[in-house]
Amino acid sequence: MRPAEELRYLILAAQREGNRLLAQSLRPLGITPSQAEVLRVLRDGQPLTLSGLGELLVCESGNSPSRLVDRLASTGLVQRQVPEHDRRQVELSLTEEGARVARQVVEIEEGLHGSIDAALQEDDFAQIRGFLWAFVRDLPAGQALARRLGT
Amino acid sequence: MRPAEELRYLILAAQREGNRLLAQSLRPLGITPSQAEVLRVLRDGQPLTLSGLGELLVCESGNSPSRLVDRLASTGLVQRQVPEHDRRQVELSLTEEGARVARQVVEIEEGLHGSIDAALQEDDFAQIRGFLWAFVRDLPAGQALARRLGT
DNA sequence: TGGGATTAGATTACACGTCATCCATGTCGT
DNA sequence: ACGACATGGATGACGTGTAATCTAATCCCA
Repeated sequence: MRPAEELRYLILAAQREGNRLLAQSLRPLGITPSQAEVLRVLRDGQPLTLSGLGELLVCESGNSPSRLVDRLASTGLVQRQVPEHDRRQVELSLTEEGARVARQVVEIEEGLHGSIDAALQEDDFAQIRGFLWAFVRDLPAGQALARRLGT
Repeated sequence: MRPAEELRYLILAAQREGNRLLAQSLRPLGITPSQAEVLRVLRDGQPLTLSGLGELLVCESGNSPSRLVDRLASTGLVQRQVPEHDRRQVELSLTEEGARVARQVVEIEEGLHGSIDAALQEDDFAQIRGFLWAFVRDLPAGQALARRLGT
């Protein structure tokens, strides 16, 4: 199998398994990894409009994350508010409960990242990072991530 | 953002965008990336039972890919046959049309891999590969990939 | 000021991915 | 031979991911 193909499947496998692990850790909170990303983004950038949020999400890149937010709103973690000045928009913010859950998300991710960091050599990181950024830089999901880092 | 977190999102972004690109290239064939993986696996290992197939798939790791195969069967790319000796099993094989599409899949992937390979330094690959394998080796998706390589 | 773009979201449709559960079929021990 | 157990798949439920279409609110400019 040529390198590119092996890499493609390795990235697929890593993403799937990472997501599965995170999903398990998050299950006690009753939220999914995607929902956790929303809480995290909202936590350090409140308030955001729906499309503003969309521009910062790596998951659900591109389209407006209405549905994702729907569920968070229906479980009372996120509030929507239509601003006076433009009734097309929706302003999103965490509820008190949402903020509480977001803090727990941070803790859980802390744990996960700790174990990844441990397995990660210093110079491995530089190269992996370089390669992945080169691939992703000009694509929506990469730009979302770049915006997150830039803030 | 700590390295582990950046890496996590980079892998997510790379997987998403890679999948999106592949999906676009495959659209003319009327199949999705997951379906393409099934055709590929079947192509070099016919016939396979459903669970045998499942053990070789990186996508859909773990559970039996009944539904994935359902769609391929309903579009006439894959045949199911219940063997005499054990009527619980289902033996899968490509139809003629399926084999034809599988060949086209190989060509399309060829193109994609070419452009990835071009962007990939020799020693980058070794390190990225090492890191991802370390993460994935003991998890279902990684083992599926290992089985694919081993054959 | 009126009317055609543009914009922000919502909605629909389809295919995954995941987990849990169910059912038919085989297997095996006694 | 029979009954517990194991195995191979199918199915249901839920939440994404993606693209396409729809609607209402706002902009803009002639």
